[in-house]
Amino acid sequence: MTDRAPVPYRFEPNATAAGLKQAYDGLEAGVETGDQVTVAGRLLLRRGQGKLVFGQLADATGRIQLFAPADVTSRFEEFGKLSLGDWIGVTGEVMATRKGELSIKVLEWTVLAETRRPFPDKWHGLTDPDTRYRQRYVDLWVTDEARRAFLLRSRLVSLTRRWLEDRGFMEVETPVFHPVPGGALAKPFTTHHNALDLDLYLRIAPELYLKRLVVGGFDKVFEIARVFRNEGISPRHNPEFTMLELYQAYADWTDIMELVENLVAHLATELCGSTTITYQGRELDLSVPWRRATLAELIHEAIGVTVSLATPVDELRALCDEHDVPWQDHYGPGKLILELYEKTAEAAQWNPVFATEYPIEVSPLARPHRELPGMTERFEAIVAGRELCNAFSELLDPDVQRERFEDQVRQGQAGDDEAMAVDEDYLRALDYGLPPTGGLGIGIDRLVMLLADVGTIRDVVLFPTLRPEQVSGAVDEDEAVDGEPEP
RNA sequence: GGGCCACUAGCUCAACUGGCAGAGCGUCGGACUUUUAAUCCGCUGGUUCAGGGUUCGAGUCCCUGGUGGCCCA
Repeated sequence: MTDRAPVPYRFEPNATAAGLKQAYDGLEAGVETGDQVTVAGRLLLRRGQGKLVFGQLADATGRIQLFAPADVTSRFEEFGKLSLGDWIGVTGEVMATRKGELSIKVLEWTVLAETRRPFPDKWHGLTDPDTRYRQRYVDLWVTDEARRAFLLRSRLVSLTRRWLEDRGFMEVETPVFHPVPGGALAKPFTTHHNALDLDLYLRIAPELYLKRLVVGGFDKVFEIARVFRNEGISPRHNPEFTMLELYQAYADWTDIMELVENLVAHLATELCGSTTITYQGRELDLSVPWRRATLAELIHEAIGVTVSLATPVDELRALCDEHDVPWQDHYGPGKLILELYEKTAEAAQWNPVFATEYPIEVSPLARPHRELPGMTERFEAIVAGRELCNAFSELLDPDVQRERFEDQVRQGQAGDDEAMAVDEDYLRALDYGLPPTGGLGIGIDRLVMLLADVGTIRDVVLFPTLRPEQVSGAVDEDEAVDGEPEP
């Protein structure tokens, strides 16, 4: 079909569904206002009634009814033949039907785009998750919760920016291509720059660049950074996701704790109307202040055993075995304690808790605790049983940082494929002096999941990573080369 | 990577222990000037994910593969 009706190059609506519903709230049944408006959107419902047609037009803001009597609507016969899913622009009079439904009495209308594929069932919508994610452009029309979650995400990011800027933070952009992957414990994606003949890594975290900027004198910086981790896909993991990282000079981890709880409480209030929200059917209290508890305390609560860095490794291994926590020979006491905590205590939390006092062994970028040997001033916020953020007083000393990097390299050689490498330029930056600094990384996707009350990251990522679809008509190269010839 | 489950019309789903592949919505045609998933009449719609096997007969049972979901690592 190449003979399609011409559509205009531009169109100028002057009203939206939501705007009209607000402006004409309470309009009495049967009233015709005489006010003319122009709206545009997709026709999602149509009911023929002989010489009268009802429709429902959806735009970015919501839906509004169209009321089209034969003696008023231009090209009435054609109007009744529109397909569900067609984009149209409508000029008409604001009115309320006898049943009181706010409607636009259609005078003039024009097709803005035809759909040549049928829309999903108007009542059931799309339920197959695969189809929903692959054809998000359809999903957004027929799945209200999906549209709602992405609107919330957009507002959340916008509110976060404003909140940070109001506190003197400056938004920056740092490289996505990293010659040395760093800033987190994760497997990177690799790529290659042809002109430089250089292997590069997609960033797993912006951390080391942001701290370079603090060295450079930008003392309060943040980045809303897409990061990439070459890991499995699950309801809580997408290979590319978004982290908010921020660094504040002259601050320590306690300042960052206050910042996190206040930011999240602010977002909950703005987006959900309260710091008490419902997540997956259960009440969640995000009000400030959040509880603080050490890893050891949380482990004790979960399994009734007191552990510390002084606990003999054999005992820690036995505890791991007892609770089905896998461990490897190269794990020291710090790593064993962390694994024990993550597998036994983390999921048991519900209301927010700052889990504090992480061992140096598992925190290669965090500053040693000012009082506790072997520990760092690092914390994670656990909300609804999951890590929401990771933060610490930043490690400043270049010599200590080099030792930590080298220790990471040893862990890598021992088989840990998430271990860090030595970043010489970062060490050089530290040589120039990083002032006392507090830093934070917070998973935006997980925060949106929490406040939008959705259970899978795929419902807050517009186009989640999927295996490529076999598109009909595409040639399967393996078949073409190796397959048997057609008879 | 392992276990379990799913895949049937454009969409949502049926088809008892193996026995003529069906319904609703949508599309298309018709009736209807206040509908709200409108209603009524009629028509249309299929590589049952793919390939192989068992069988007189496979959507159903078996094998291999694909894609997805959930759980685990």
